[in-house]
Amino acid sequence: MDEVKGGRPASAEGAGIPGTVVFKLGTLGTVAADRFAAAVEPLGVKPKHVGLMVALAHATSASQQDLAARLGVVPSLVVSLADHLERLGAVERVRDPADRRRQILTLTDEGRELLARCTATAQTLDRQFTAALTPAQLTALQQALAVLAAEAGLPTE
Amino acid sequence: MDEVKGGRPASAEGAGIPGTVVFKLGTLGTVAADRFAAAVEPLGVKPKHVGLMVALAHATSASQQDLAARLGVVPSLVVSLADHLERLGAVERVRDPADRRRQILTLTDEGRELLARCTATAQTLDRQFTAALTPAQLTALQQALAVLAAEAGLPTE
DNA sequence: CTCGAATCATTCGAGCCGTGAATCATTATG
DNA sequence: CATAATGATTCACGGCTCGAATGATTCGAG
Repeated sequence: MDEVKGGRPASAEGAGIPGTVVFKLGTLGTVAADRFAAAVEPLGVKPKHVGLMVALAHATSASQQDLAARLGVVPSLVVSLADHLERLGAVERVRDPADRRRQILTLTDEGRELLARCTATAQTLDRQFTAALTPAQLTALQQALAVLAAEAGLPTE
Repeated sequence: MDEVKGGRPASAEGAGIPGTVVFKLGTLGTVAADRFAAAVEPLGVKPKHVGLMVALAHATSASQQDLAARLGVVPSLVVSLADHLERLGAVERVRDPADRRRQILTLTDEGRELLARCTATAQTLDRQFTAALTPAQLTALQQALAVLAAEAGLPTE
């Protein structure tokens, strides 16, 4: 592999598409997403479900509409996600007393436990995924990803 | 909240799933992939097509079977990708004289030009995507991604 | 107070992608 | 020469996501 130490980054020359950050990030991100999906699949959920639970975890109450906006998907998709999680007993739907059109989704205890298991799984996966990086590289990577995530308008965790 | 029972809580990671590298990498990678797709879409191709052209660019001749393995997809998908690129005049199919079952795919001049335009588009996108990073951060990011890509068994380029 | 417009959740049909099995041509094997 | 193996191709299927209708509820104007 090319050791890019010391040299100038991103040159507009022979590198071509495989040399761009978007490309590497895209392909590697796909790999990461696939592995994550494979890791949580035995738990009966898919990445989108996990995303929903995460969103619920630190927003104690949220309408499905809000969640749809937060996850960047259409509200109708939230319905099926919530359906599945409700079938698992991970979330509950409660009508908002103040506005009875709204369904307030809340994590149940079971849901919190499920999320905890997903978290443990993800962290285990994370450790082996980043095992080849030096601590300094890992820190630098996280920092760079945070910057890009903020720039891309992603939920700043 | 984050009660990871059984296992010891990893060093400074109270962040949970959104704090893992796989998660950030996955979501950010999806964004990157989407933007890349949107960027090359006006050129009439999709990321997989670009991937195929890239693979062809520095392997002047390759059977579709080889390409399928290289791209990590099933051979039947290569057929449709090649069909589309052939319709655009970007690739040519030639029967291997040595083994007439094989279709040798080659980039045409038009294909090279198309790939060049895709490359330019990608690099422009890349610059604006990484604009928020300092040069040092960018270098560190590329280095870390290279390590992870190699570890993940991706085409080391 | 009432009627019409707007909002939220839900259902349902449609489209796109990628896969896996079956098919045809060609080549290797014995 | 016959039979198995390989490469390319086609095609029908399933999964995922979106968008348009539907029903319930609330808001706002008069």
